[in-house]
Amino acid sequence: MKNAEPEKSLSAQIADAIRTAIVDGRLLVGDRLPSEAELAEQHGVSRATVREALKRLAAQSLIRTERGAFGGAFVNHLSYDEARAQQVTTSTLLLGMNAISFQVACEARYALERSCTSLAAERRTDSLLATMRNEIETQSAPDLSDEAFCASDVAFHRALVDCAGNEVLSYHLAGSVEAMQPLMNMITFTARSRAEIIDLHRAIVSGLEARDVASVDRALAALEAYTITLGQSVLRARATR
Amino acid sequence: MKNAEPEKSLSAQIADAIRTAIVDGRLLVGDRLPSEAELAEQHGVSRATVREALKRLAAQSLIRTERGAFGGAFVNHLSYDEARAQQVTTSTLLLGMNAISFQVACEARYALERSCTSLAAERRTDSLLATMRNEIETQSAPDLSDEAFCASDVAFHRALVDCAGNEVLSYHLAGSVEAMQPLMNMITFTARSRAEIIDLHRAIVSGLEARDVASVDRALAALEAYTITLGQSVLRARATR
DNA sequence: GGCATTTAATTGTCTGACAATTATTTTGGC
DNA sequence: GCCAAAATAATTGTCAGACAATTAAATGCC
Repeated sequence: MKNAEPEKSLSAQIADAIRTAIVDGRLLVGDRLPSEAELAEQHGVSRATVREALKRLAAQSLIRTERGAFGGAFVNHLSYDEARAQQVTTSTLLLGMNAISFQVACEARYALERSCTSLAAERRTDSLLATMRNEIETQSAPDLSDEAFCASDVAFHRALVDCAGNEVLSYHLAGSVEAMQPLMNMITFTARSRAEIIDLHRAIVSGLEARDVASVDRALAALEAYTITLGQSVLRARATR
Repeated sequence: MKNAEPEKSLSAQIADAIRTAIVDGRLLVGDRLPSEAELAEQHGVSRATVREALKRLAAQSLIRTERGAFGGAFVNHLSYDEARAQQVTTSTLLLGMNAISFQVACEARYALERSCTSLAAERRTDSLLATMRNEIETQSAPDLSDEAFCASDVAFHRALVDCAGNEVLSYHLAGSVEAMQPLMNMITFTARSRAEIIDLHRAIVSGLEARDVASVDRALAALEAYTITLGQSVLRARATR
């Protein structure tokens, strides 16, 4: 009988063992792992192999390393920013590598984003509303590049999801919104389409201020429909070129 | 003047360079990277350093390696399963490491999950409804362990989000649902609470079958409220022990 | 006590070697 | 000529030992 699994390398096995220890709570945030030399002896491998295992864990932000005496590998505190950055990388690659239609990606993104409207209308703060108005100002500048317009759009939507006042929700939604940015960057925003989008952004802010969930939902639905329209026109332009 | 950034290691720099090349599309799925020896020469470092860089990329599923002649490192096709597994790892750690209240995590999870009800009611298939009924059967077994109950619960909710017929949405939602599992496993499900949950699961299936979005939403809201209640009683039990 | 120096522990990197794996090529038998 | 077996070459996986760089702690001097 042959092994179905293709026999992981030693460095992968050691990385798995340590990862499991961290996820299961046998190693806590801030704990110091044994030194590379000790780990090598414990697992009966060379230091180079241990180092490859540690690099794997570092790539997932599970550990961080410090040099010098009393340095070493420490279980990392995973911050929201690090977690979001990783989620964005993964999601962006997934969208880029799987021939996903713009429409499907957009549908998913707005479906997810609508999940925060009820909480956002309830909890929105003046500070976040001001941030959103500020981004609308930025978007209204006539000489703005497409990239800058997209970046401001992302900032606007991040403020929107932050209105829900739930960090976990913000993490998931920000990841889903940011992962769309490469796809959004394919779109050329004419003055006409920018005006349309900005109008809907204004409607969203007004709706939040008035705690009118239904009007925010309507604006988001309109934004989704309009974005898909823009995406389709890009695809048509490509098909005929 | 001191460098604000703590000077990344060579292996991290090389990993970043290759990662950027992949994300930017200069390296396409299936492309073979130069051999470790060639990369070492190109970057003017030793093979060990290159290997550490490649292990970092492998940990993010960006590349896979094959041994033997004409083997090497290849740009990996990121599948939905790999992407979801990574997202679950990241999200699970985020929830576990940031002293997040059960209530906040639960609120986020159900807010996200509700985002699929409208699409799910529209597109649900008989096959997925059957899967959900099957899991309800499993959950009704009287001698089921708490872990098995939780696992079946996750399978039920995954089928629910799959009903929306949008792979991208399924990826995001499945990640958010699965990341809750460690928290759910802290809860002891009595026969009484299991019955309550199963009733709500039945209501969800009936609602989907009848394409009655509102009733599915109500059932999910009730499930959220009930789950938070269960979580709070666990916390109370801990506080007084 | 305070400051400069030394020391020890630890990660980061290099070098060279050998084992294991695998597609290709060569060889040998018929 | 054809097929199977063996050799070959390319490549990753692992090891051992070395040295450089970094940093906290210990030491010694005043």
